[in-house]
Amino acid sequence: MCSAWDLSFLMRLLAQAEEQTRQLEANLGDASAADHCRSLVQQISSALKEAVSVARLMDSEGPQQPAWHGNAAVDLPRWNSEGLWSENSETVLKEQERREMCKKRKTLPKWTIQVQISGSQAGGVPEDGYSWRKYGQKEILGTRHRRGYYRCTRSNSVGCLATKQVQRSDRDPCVFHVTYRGEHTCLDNLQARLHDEAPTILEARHHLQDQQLPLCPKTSFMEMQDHNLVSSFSFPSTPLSSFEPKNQIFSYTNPMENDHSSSFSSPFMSPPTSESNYFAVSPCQTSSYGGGTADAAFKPPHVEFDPIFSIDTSKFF
DNA sequence: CCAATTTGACCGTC
DNA sequence: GACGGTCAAATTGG
Repeated sequence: MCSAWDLSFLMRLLAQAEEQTRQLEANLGDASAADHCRSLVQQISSALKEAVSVARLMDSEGPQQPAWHGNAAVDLPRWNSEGLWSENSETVLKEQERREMCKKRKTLPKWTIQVQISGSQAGGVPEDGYSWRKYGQKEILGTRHRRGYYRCTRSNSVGCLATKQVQRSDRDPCVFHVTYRGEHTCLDNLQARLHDEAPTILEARHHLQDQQLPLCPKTSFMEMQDHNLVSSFSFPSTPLSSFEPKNQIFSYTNPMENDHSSSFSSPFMSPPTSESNYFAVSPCQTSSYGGGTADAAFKPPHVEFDPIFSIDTSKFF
């Protein structure tokens, strides 16, 4: 799928590479900065490889309109037997639209991350830079904490279908399992962010099937934490309200593809702290509709993979 | 007054 | 029927 996210991600990667190149140029004459230069070269190389991967993916998939846009134009209003618009048909249509929307939502890509917030924010909910409106919360079987349901605040005005579910972890109250569904179609929101030189949100994605990055196996989020692995990908950012993610894990599901070899990784924002940021790519089980919990995404039966290239973002911007 | 949140009810899926 | 997800009326807060 060629989405605003792909494009946004690509632009960030290129901007990042550009900035790193600038830094490299600035440090070229300084013999004492040789190590730093070498590091920059590696980072630029990684960013460019990543950009190529995303560009290839976008090229292979071609431009696409979100499915719900196409359908919306085809859906015709219902008229009563006298050829007049009736209150009843309006209700029927509304109900139909609701069902359609439900179906569309189910076909939207879905991915889960784990976000660990700092102790001082333990009572809050992780921020991700987007504006969400809570539309429900529910007790989920087998979990101690209620799951919160959020949708983009622009869902009404722009028809943005992005939703997310936030579930506090039973094991660690500082950890949230955040399941995103659908991408933000409220582009002005994204573009506004792109104009901010210091990005505050850094979700982006690509698919593993096209990824040319080295991979290393991992088994679980907690295990990764225990091993204190090096940050796999991160971006700099300005402080974003109260969000200080220490660890973020991804699993991605695209129900349209039904192909577990495809997944995505995403750079996330990196607040100016000394802590490392983690994220991992993990093929998500797609059978979770109606039965699974967010936790399922983190206990896959198969080995997961981490892209291991790293970018030291503390030197950027 | 408007926007966001809460909460019980409803619906679809398994 | 149980469960997860969503709706929408009521409530709250700025």
